[in-house]
Amino acid sequence: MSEQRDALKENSSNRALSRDVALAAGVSQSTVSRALRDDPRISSTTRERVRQAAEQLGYVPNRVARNLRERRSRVVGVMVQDIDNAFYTQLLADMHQELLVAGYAFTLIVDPLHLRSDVTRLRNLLDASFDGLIITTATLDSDAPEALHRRGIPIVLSVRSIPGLEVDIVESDNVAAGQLAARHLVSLGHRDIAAIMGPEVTSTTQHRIVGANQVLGHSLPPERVFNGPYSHESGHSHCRRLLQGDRPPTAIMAANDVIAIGVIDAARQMGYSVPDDISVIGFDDIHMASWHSFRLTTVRQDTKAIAVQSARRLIERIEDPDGPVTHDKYPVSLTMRATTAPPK
Amino acid sequence: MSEQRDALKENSSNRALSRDVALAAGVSQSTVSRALRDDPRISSTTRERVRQAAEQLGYVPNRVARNLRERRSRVVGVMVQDIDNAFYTQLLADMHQELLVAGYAFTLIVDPLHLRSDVTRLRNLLDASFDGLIITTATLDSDAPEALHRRGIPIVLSVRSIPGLEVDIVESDNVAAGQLAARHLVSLGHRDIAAIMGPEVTSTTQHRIVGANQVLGHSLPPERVFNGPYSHESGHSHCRRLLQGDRPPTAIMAANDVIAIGVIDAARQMGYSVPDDISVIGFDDIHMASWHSFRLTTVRQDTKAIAVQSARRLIERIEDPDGPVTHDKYPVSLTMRATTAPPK
DNA sequence: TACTAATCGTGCTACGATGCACCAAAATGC
DNA sequence: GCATTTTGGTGCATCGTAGCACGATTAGTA
Repeated sequence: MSEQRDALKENSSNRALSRDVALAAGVSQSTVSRALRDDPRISSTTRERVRQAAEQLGYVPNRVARNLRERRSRVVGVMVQDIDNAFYTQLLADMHQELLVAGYAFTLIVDPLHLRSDVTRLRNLLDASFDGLIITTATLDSDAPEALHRRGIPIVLSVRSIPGLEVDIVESDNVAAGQLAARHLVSLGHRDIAAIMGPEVTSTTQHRIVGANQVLGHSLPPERVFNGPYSHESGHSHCRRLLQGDRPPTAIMAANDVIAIGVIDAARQMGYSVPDDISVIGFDDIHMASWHSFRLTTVRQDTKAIAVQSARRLIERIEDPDGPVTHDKYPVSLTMRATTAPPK
Repeated sequence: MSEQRDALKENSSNRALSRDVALAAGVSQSTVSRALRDDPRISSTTRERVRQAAEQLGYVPNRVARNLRERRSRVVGVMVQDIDNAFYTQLLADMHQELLVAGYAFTLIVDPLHLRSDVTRLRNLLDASFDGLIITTATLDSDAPEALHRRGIPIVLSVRSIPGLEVDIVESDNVAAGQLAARHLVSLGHRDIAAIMGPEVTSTTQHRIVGANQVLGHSLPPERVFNGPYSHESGHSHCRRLLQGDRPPTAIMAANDVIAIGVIDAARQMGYSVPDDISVIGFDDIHMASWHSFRLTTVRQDTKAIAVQSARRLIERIEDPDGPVTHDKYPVSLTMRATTAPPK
C-alpha cells in the first residue's frame, strides 16, 4: 500500500527532485544529497554517476527545503533609508560584493523614517527569512534595533550607531569628521558657518555637530543649523533660504555630499559662485563628489571599508552569536577640492 | 511512547512555534495556523484567544516553513547590471514600492555583463528562492533568459528586450527615442553628430541608433559611434578622446543620462562650453538631469511606469503562468533644457 | 422526533531537503 | 581465521507550517 503510493508519486510538476535523481542513478535519495555536496563518504564513481543523472534531469536542489532543514536562509537583510541615494548605493554595492563571496544573498529593506516602529515590519524581520540584519537606518529614538536584538536576531549597526546597545557597530569617527570640516573652514578664515544636517535623531549628525562645535569653541547658533533628510532637495531648498536671507553665511557645512551638491546647485542657480561667494564642504566623498562639475571638498569616510566590515561582522555574529561585541570606528580624512576658499 | 516524546519535545531554541501557541491557547496547532490567518472556520472568540497567546509568546510564523509548504517564497529577484547607477536605482525604488504593496520582497541580483552564462548563477536562480525574476540586463547574445524561461520560472524583461522570446516585455519605444534625439539635433542644424552608446549587444542601444539613422537618412559613420558601459566614466573618457581629435563633432548623443553627464564633465574640464561649443543630449531623464549644474536636454522615458508595470506583469505571470504574453512599449518625449543649441 | 446542515474544530500528512543511526561488504590486524 | 575497522552506502525522522479528510457539537427543518 505504502510502497504503491510512493512508486506512483512521480513529480506532478515537471521539476526534478532528489528522489528522481536517486531513481535515475540507482542510489538512495540520501546518497544523492550527499554526493552533490561532496560528502567524503560517497565514492567518486558513485558521485560521478549521481552528478550525471542530476545534470541529465536538470536537477537543482530546492533552497527553501534546505533552509528549513538547516534552519538558516543564507540571506541577510540590509535596511536602508532610501535606495535612490548615491551614498547608500555605493555602500550597498560593496556590501553586496562581500556578502556574495561569503555565500549570502541580500534583500533590501527600505525603511523610511516615517514608517518607524511599524509592527508588521518587525514581524517580517523576525520570521526567519533572514539570518541577520545590517541596519544603516538606526536613529537615536528608535527602539527597533533593541527589539530585534532582544529577539536574538544577529544585527550590525552600520554607518550610524545607538549608544548603550550591546551590538556590533561599524561606523566612522564622526566627531573627528566634524572637527576636520570645521577646522578647514576656520583655517580659511570663515567665522559665519551654517550647517545643513541630516535628521537630528541620527548619531552621524549629532557627532559631526559636536566635533564642529569643539573646534569653533562654541555651539553653532540655532538659526544656522538646519535639519532635514539626506537629499539633494534638502540641500537645495535650505541653501536657497539661507542665500535669500539678509545675512548669508560665508560657508556651508552639509551633512553629506548629496546635500552639499544640492547646496552647490542652489547657489549657482541664484548666481552665487562656489567657492568665491560661498564655500561648501560635504561628508562622505562619494564618486560624484569628484566629478568635474562639482569638485567638492569633503570629509572622506571609508565607505568601502565600512561596507565590507559590516558584512564581515554580521557573518561572524551569525556564526558565533555569543562572541565578543565589536565596535569598529574608522578614521576620516579631508579631501580638498574646489568648493572651499577664504571668504571675500 | 509517541505522545511521551511529543510531550517532551519542548522548544530547544527559545523561539515560540505554532504548537507552543496551541498549547498555551488550549487548541490544536492547525487551529493556531488558521486562526492567525483569519480563516472563517475559526470562531472569533477562539481567534482572539489564539491571538493573545501568540502575542504573549511573541510568536511569529516561520516564513521558511510556510514557503516550503506553499511552494512559493513571495520573493522576486531583480537583475541589474550595477547597483551604483542612478538610472537603476530610480527604477529599483519604484519597483520595490510596487512589489511591496503586492506582498513581495525583492532580492537584488547584480549581474555584470562579464559574468554572463555562469552556470552557478543560473542554479541560484532556479533553486526556488524566487517566485519570478525581473531582468533588466538582457543582452541580445545572452541565452540566460531563454534558459530560465524554458525552466518555467516566470520572467519579465524590463527596459531591454530580446526578440523572438515568448516572455513579457516592458520597455520604451527606443526607436522613437533615437528619432527624437536625432530630429532635435538636426533641427538645430547639427550635421556632425557622435554617439556614445551602451554595449552593442543591448536592444536599447541598437534601437536608438536605428531611430537616429532613420532621421539622419544615413548610418552614423563607425568612427562616430562608440560603445561602452552605461557609466559616467565611459562618457567622460570617450568625450575626451573625441575633443582631443582634430575634428570634434558639434553634438554628442549619449546612450543615457549618466553617460551624458560624464560627457558634460569632460567637455567642461577641457574648457569647452556646453552647449555653446558642443551640444549634448541624453536618454532617460533621471532626477539628476534636472539639477541646475547640468540642466541636461534628454529624451525622457517613463522610468516609473516601466518599473511599476514590470512588477505588475511579473506578479500576473506568477499568478497565471499560462496567461497571454504581453509586450508593453511606452512612448518617450523630449525634455528640452540647456545642453543643446545650434552649432557655432 | 429524527434527519440534515452548519459551525467549529482536530489529527495526520506533505512540502523536499539534511542528518543521524545503522548496516553490509571489504579491508585490516594479530 | 576470527574480531575489528573502514568504506560506502541505506532508511527513517525531522525542520515548522498549511491543507485535507474527517469528527463532534449545535442549530435548523420537515
